[in-house]
Amino acid sequence: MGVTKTDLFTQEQNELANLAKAFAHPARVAILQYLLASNKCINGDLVNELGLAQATISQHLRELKNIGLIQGNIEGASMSYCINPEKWQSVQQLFNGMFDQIENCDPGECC
Amino acid sequence: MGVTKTDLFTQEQNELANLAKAFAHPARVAILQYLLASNKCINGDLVNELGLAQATISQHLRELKNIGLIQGNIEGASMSYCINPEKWQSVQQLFNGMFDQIENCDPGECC
DNA sequence: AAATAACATCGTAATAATACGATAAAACGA
DNA sequence: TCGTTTTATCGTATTATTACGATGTTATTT
Repeated sequence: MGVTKTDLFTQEQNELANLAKAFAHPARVAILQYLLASNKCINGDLVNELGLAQATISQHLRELKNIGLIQGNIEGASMSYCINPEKWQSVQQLFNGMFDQIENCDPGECC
Repeated sequence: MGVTKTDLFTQEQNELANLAKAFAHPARVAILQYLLASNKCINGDLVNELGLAQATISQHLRELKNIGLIQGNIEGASMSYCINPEKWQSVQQLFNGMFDQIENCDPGECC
C-alpha cells in the first residue's frame, strides 16, 4: 500500500481503527463468538470448528491476544484462551462512544 | 494473502467483518467523526481537514458509501456526504449484539 | 465559449494481511 | 526414554489495501 499515515490522525482514531481490525476478518469474529459461547477454547477446538489450518488459527489468536481482546493460559500441553472481559467492555464503550454521537446529528441538515 | 475463505463462515460473521473494515482505517474513522460533528461535508473539506490527497479521500468515501454507512447527494458542482442514520443504528445494534454476549460468560470458567 | 472548480476514476507503486506447509518447542503418557 | 500431542513460529506465495499523480466529467463562473 502506500503506508497508512498514522501521524495524520488522533490517537483515538488510530486506536479505534486498530481495534476494528480485530473484527475485520470473519475468522476472528468466529473465534470471538466461539469464545463467547463456550467461555474458553484451545487452538485444536478451532481447527475443528473452522476449516482453517492450525498455523492460521494460531496467527489469528496471536493478533487477538496482541490487541488484548483475549488472553491465554497454559494448561498442560495445550493453551487455553478466553476473552478478556475488562478489555471487551472498554472496547464496547469506545465503539458506542462513537455510535452514540449520531444523537447530535441534525436531521434537517442532510441525514 | 491467501484469499479469505468466505464460505467457511456464517453470513453474520462475514457481514460483521465487512462492517468492521469500514472502521479499520484511521482516515475513515476521521471522516465518520467529521460527519458526526458537522452533519455533512464535501470531499474538499476533508482534503483540508486530513492531510491526504483528494484521490485518496474519494476512495475512502466510496468504500464507506459502498458499505452503506454514508450517502452522498449531488449539490451543484460538489458532492454532499452525510451519515446514513438507519444503517448507522443497525450497525451499532449488530456490534452490541456481539458485545453483549459477554453476559453469558461464566467468570469461574476462565475469564 | 473558455476558464475554473470539484469529484470520480484509472493506473500503478508500495505495503499490509492471509493462508499454510514445514519445523521447532514444550508437556504428557506409555 | 521415546513417541505423541499441542501449539508457536518461520518462510513464503498470494491477495487485499493505501496512496497518489494523471486524467476525465460535470457544473459553475466570467
